Amino acid sequence: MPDQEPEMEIVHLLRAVTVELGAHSARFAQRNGMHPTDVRALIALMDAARAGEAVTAGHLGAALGLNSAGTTALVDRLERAGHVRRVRDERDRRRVTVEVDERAVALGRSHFGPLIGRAVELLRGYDERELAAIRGFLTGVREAAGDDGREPDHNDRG
Amino acid sequence: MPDQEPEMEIVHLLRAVTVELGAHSARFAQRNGMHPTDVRALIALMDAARAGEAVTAGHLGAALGLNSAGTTALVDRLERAGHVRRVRDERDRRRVTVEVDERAVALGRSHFGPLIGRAVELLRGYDERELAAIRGFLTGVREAAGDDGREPDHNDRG
DNA sequence: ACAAGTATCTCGTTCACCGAGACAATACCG
DNA sequence: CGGTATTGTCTCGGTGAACGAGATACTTGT
Repeated sequence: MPDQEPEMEIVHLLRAVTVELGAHSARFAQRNGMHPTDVRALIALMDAARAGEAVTAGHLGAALGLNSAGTTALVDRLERAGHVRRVRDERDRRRVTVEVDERAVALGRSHFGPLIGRAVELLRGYDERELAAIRGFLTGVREAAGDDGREPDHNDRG
Repeated sequence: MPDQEPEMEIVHLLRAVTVELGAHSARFAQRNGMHPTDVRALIALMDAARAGEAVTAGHLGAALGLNSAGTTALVDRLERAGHVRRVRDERDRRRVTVEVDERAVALGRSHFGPLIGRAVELLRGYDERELAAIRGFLTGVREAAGDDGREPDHNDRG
């Protein structure tokens, strides 16, 4: 067990954080009669809304790795629960854009708000250099997790 | 949109990291014909193995939030794929302990190894104070995500 | 107007997970 | 020791998310 390196403590800690955050989302899902996928969908939709982008059914499905049938079922479910609305795009009437309902946003805020607030509070306790370290580490890990299967296999992509 | 606070950048970054890490695990799962739950199970088993603890079928199911039927199905699947072995506990023969196969560990290492290696490499670039900041932030978030349903919703967990 | 292309939805199937309960082994109690 | 309660796992039947294939609706190019 080559776990001597002190850096491993933080690596395990990061993994523990992702597990806890996953469990936190799962609880939100279960409390509101949703599935993990539905929560992921709402988050993706809110991210897009924040960026000012409209999301079509197809985009949403692609972002979540679902096929068209699964995407339709997902949007049906969310719409039935009143979390999103289907809006036919008037420019291209084949398209259906999916918009989050305000109440779903509020619901999400009421669940994730305290956690986010706590995180912001924690971050306020650090100076610029410390913040840069946190930012740098997270950015590096995100990139490393994204470059995946680039090295391990011989597969040359793109 | 109260997103002015600069701390929010890091909060979104952390969320992006968890998304990427989730996608990374999902890719591992898919490449090896497994489901997300199977990967979570293997990780839980390896964590327990590292801590020197034996894991029974029941423990595993509880850790993953599955009922007994689902747990049996999970262990069946993992055993069929050769990732784990069922071992009857000789002390208490009602119990079935689940042991990870060495090849599953090796498989996991080959997938997650590069990512872990990159994280360790990143961490080596920081001094003690920066490491303490990273550790402190992650620990705080983990705890905040764990204290959940204590304040936020009206719903008192059962 | 017609063919080709694109976006979504419908249909039938598969499989993870659930609830209920069966079965096996142990612990408690006289 | 025998009997009953308890505990841990597995079996059975059912529900629903997601899949593959193909139908349907709209747009674009000629």
